[in-house]
Amino acid sequence: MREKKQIPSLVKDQKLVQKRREQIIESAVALFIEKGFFKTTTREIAAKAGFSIGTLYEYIEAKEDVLYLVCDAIHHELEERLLQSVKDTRKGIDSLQEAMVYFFQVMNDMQDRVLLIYQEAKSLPKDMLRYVLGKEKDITQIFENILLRGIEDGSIALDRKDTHLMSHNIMVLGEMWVFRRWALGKQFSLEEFIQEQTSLILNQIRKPKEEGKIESTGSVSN
Amino acid sequence: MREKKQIPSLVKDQKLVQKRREQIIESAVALFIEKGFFKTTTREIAAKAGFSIGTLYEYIEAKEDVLYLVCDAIHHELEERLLQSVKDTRKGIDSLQEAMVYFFQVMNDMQDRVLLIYQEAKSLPKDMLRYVLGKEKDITQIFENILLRGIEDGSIALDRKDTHLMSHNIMVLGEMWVFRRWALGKQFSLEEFIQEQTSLILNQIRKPKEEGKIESTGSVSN
Amino acid sequence: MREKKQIPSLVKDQKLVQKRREQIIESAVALFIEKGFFKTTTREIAAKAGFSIGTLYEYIEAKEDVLYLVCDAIHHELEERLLQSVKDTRKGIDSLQEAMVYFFQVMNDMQDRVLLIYQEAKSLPKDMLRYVLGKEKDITQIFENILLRGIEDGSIALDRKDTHLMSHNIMVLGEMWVFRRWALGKQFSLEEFIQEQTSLILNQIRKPKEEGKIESTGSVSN
Amino acid sequence: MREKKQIPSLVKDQKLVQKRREQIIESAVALFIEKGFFKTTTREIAAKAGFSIGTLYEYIEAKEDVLYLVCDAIHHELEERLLQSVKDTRKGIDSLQEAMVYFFQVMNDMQDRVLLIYQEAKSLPKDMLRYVLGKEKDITQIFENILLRGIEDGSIALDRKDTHLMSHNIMVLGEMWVFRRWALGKQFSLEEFIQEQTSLILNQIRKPKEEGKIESTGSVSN
DNA sequence: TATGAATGAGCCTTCATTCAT
DNA sequence: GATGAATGAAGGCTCATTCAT
Repeated sequence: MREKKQIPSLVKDQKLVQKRREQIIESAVALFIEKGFFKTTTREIAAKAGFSIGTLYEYIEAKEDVLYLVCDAIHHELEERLLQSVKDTRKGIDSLQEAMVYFFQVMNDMQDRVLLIYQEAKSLPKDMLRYVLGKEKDITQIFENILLRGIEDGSIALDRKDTHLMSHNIMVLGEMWVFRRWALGKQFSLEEFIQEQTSLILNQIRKPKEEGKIESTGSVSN
Repeated sequence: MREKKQIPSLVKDQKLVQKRREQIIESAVALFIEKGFFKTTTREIAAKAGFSIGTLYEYIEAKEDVLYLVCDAIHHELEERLLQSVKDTRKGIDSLQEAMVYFFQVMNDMQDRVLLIYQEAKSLPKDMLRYVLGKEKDITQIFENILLRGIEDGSIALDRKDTHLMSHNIMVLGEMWVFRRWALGKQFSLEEFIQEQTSLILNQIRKPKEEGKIESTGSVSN
Repeated sequence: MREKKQIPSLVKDQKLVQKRREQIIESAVALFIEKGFFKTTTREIAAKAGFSIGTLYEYIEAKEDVLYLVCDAIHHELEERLLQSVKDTRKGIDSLQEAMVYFFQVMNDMQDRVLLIYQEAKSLPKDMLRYVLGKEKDITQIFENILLRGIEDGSIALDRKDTHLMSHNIMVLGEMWVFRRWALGKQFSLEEFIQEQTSLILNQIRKPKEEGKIESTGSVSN
Repeated sequence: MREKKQIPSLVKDQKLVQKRREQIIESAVALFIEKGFFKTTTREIAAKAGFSIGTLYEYIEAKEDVLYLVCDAIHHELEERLLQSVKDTRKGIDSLQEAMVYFFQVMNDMQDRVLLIYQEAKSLPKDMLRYVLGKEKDITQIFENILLRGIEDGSIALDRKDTHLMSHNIMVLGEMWVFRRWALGKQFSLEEFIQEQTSLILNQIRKPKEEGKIESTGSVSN
C-alpha cells in the first residue's frame, strides 16, 4: 500500500482530527465543485464546515492541504467501491466485464468529484501530486490485475505487454463519461454508454476460439 | 463555422492587435503551462510579452480574455493541423487510420498546450467556455465525418448511431497520451502507443473480409 | 424614524465594530476635509485610523461605505444638537428664534463637516444618497414643526402652505455661513451674521402686533 | 474686470484654440453632469468632443484645466445673462425685482451646470479656485450694485452695511432652487418659488413709508 | 481546543499623460 | 496639428495565515 502523506495537525486527539477533517472534506468538496479550488476561500471552507477559520488551521497547515485531503478522500472512495465489486472467484473475462460495468457506474455516481480531481489536482504541491497520481495508478492496477488473471486462466486473449495500456484505456473510456459529458450526455443513457464501451474493450480481448460467440459487439446495436 | 467570440481592444490598428495578441498568447502559454492560470499574474504576462501592464490591457479587457485567447489559439492550431492531414480522396478506413496517426502525433507535439486546455478551460466565463467546447466538438466532428464517409464507401463497418461515440473515443484515446503521460511515457514510445491505439479502434470497425479472422494489434501497420 | 442603511461588517463583536467605525470616521473626516473623497485613498484612511488596510475592510465593504459612515455621523451630530436646543414649552416664535440662533452656531462649529457633506454626498451610491437626503429633510422638518407650532399658538403669522419653503430658507440662510464663508467671513462676525439672518426670517413671519412697525435687525436678540 | 487665468496651449492659431476649447467644454459639461469630474476620463472627454486624446492635450495641460474651462464658461454665461437683464434706468427696487426674477429663471435654466460648479469647483487647484470664486463674487456684486443704487435713489430701505449680506442672500435663495431641488421641486412650480423668494427679500428692504403696501407677502398666496 | 480580529503582501485594473509618427 | 499606442504609478480590494485570548 502506498505511503499516505501525513498532514500535521496541532490537535493531538486523533479521533477529533479525523472527525474534523471529514467535516473539512465534505465542506470543501462541495465548494470546490461549485467554484473551483482557487476561487474558494479558506474562510468559506471553515464556515461551511461549521467552525471558525482559526479552527480550520488547527487541522491543516495550508490551503493546499485541504485540496490534498479532498483528492485523497475521493480516490479512496473510488478505490473502495471498485475493490468491492471485484470477485476473484470468477473467470477473468467475466470479472473484467463486471468490474468495468461497475466502474462506469461509479464514474457516473461520482461525476462531480472525479471531475474535481481531474481539474484541480494539478494545483497540488509536487509531493502531494505524486501521491495522488499513485492512487490513480493503484486503481488502474485493479484492472490490469484482472487482465493478467484472465490471461492466466485463459479467458482473455491479450499479449502480456499490452495489459498496461489496456487497463489505462479502460480507465479513460470510463472517465470520459465524466469529462466529455457535455457532448455525450445528450445522446446516450448511462446504460447505452456502458454497453458500447465494454463491447469495445471486450471484443478486443475476448478469446476468438468459440465460433459464433463474437456476437457481443454486434448485439449492442439492436 | 462557429462564431468566434470577439474580444474588444482599445487599439484600432487590426494588424497591430493581431501581432500583440500573438505576443500575449506566446507569453501566456508558457506561463500557464509553467504555473497555471491562477498563479500567473497579468504583470508576468505583460513582462514576458515584452511590454507594460498598461499595454496589455490595451489588447484585452480582463485576465480571463488571455485564457480565452490562449485556448482559442491552441484549438485553432489543432484543428488546422488535423484538417491538413485528412485526404477525402481515399477510402474511409485508410483516411481514418491516417488521421488517427496524425492526430496522435499532433497530441504528442502539442502535449503541454493540450494539457493546458484540459486543466484551465474550466476557468473561462460561461460564454467563452461554450465557444471552446464548440471547438472541441468541431475537431471531434472531423473524425465522425471520416467514419461516415467510410460507412458510405463500404470500407467501415459501423452502425450509424455509433459514429458519434466512436469519434469521441478516438479523441480520448489520443488525448490520454497527454494527460496520462506520467503513466504511459515510461513504457511506450509514441510509435508503440499509436500502433496499439489505432489497432483498438480499427479492429472494431474494419470490415471483416476474412471470415472469423479478427486480427489483433500487431497486424495493423506492418 | 428613518431606516438606517446597515453596512455589513465581517467582525461580529458589535462593540468593537462601533469603536472601529468611530476611528474610521474620525480619520476619514479629517482626510476628506483636507483632500476630498476621491483624492483620499483607503490606505490613508486605514493608516490614520491606526490600523492596516486589511482591518479597514473588516469593517466596511467598499470605500463608498466610509463616505456614507461619515455623512451619517455628521448628520447625526447635527440633528442631535438641534433637537437638544428645541424647547417645546415656549411660544413658537421664541422657540424658532432660539433654534435658529443655535442652528447657526452649530453650522459655525461644524463648518468643515457640513461643507464636506455638501461637496461629497453626490458621490454616494443612489440608495445611500437617498438616506442622507432623508436626514437633511428630517433636520429641515424640525424647523417646519416649530413654524407650525407657532402658527397654532398664534405667535407666528404665516400661511400654512409656506412653512415648507420657509423651513428650507432657514436651513439655507444658515448653511451659507459655511459655503459662502470665503465671502462673508471677512466682513461679518458670527454674531452679526446671526443677527441679520434671524431678523430677515423673523421680520417676515412675526405677528405685526404694533401696527406698521416692522422692527429691523437690532431688536432681534435682546 | 477680473484677470482670467490663461491656460497654455501648444497650438498657436487662437481661432482654432477657441473652437476646440468650445468643443471640449461642451463635451465635458455633459460628462461632468452625468458622472462627475473624477469619474469622467480624459479619453471620454476627447471622444465626445470628436477628437483624439492626443489632440485634447494640445489644448490643455492637465485634466483640471478642463474643469476650469468648464467652470469659467458656466460662470461666464451666468454673468452674461444677468447683466443683460439689468436696466440701470429704472428705480433700484424695480430693477432689483426684475433682476431677481430673471436670476431665478436663469438658475432654473442652468440647473445642471450650476450644480456642477457647486459640486466640482472644490477640485480646482488653488489659483483656479480663486478665480472661479472671484467670478461668483462678481455676480453677487451685480445685486449689491442694484441695492446701492436703490438706496441712493431712495427706493430701497437698507443700511449700507447690510447690502453685502443681502446680495449674498439673494444669490443663495436663488441657488437653493438648484441644490434643494429634491425637496422643493415636488411642492413648488418655478413661478411660485420665485414669487415667494422675491417677496421675502423685497419685504425686508422695501421702504415702509407708503402705508398699506406691505401686502406683497400676503399677496403671494393667491 | 476554539475563536476571530488583525495583518499586509499582492492582485487586477484604470487612466492621466507622453511622444513618435 | 492630429493621432493613438505606450507607459507605469497608483488605487481598491482580497484572502491566506497568525496569534492573543
